Amino acid sequence: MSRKMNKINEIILNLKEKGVKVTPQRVAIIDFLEKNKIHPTADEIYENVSKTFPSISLATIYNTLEKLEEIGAITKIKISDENKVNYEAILEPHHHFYCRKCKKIFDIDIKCSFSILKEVEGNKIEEIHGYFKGICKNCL
Amino acid sequence: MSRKMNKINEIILNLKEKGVKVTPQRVAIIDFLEKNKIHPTADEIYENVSKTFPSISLATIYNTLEKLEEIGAITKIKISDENKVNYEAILEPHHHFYCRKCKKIFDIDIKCSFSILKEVEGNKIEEIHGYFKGICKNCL
DNA sequence: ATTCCTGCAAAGCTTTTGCAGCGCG
DNA sequence: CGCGCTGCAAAAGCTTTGCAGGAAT
Repeated sequence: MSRKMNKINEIILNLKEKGVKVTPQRVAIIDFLEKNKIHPTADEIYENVSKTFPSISLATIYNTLEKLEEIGAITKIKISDENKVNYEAILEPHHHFYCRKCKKIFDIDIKCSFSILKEVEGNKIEEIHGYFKGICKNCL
Repeated sequence: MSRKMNKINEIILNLKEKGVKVTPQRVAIIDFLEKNKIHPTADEIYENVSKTFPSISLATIYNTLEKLEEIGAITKIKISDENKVNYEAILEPHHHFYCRKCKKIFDIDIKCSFSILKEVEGNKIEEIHGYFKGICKNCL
């Protein structure tokens, strides 16, 4: 069994533990997020999951994404120039690169010097978010 | 003449140079942003500038904010939990702290180890954005 | 005269909410 | 049976666009 399967099963187990029902639609959404690391928007998820679930509703997508975020299985990314929210299933802290030309989001594997901080100027830190904006290597 | 006045005049001069007309409404918006470092939303700017310009339209606020962003006088901040865009007139690179309780945004004066980077993993960096999320000292 | 700006209204988009029906335990 | 989920439709909320009138050069 691959690590990917383990990851998906982990999320499903987590859902069950939290008393959130595991429906086929939800599994399809989790599956899509895990297998396509493209930081999709709710609408992109909808378009794709619709292929296997033609009757699925956008409301169900949002509903599921909300549950998944609540249990900490996914993260919202708000860096797009267009007022859109992107989602990802990667939990390990990391940075992003946003290309203002192709509008794509890339994961950046770089060590942040702030990651050890627990507080800053008296404020309690729970999350650290960082991203670079510019032109990606494909667009250069 | 204070530094604040100089800053506002700088922006106005910049507008003129770029061929963007300097109207009383626009000056009022710039003035508000410069004198109230509260990272307001478009609507908050509207509410406040309305006090001096009762007839101003929200469309004019957005129009002006767009021009100001184009000439690089202001920056959009997209870190709010509520899908809102905040604005600030501070240009020097810095970080933010977002309190998930009071929803306020604070400026954080901290040195980022990435600020010297010009590229990362082959991608050309133009901007670096970082913020912390948690509970601010006032809410603790 | 031309060009740009204002302000009103309408439209656009993403996201949220309400609700009837369904399914699983 | 009860509870939660789905999906449709409508609503909500922020932002953008179209357009007529107006100001400035």
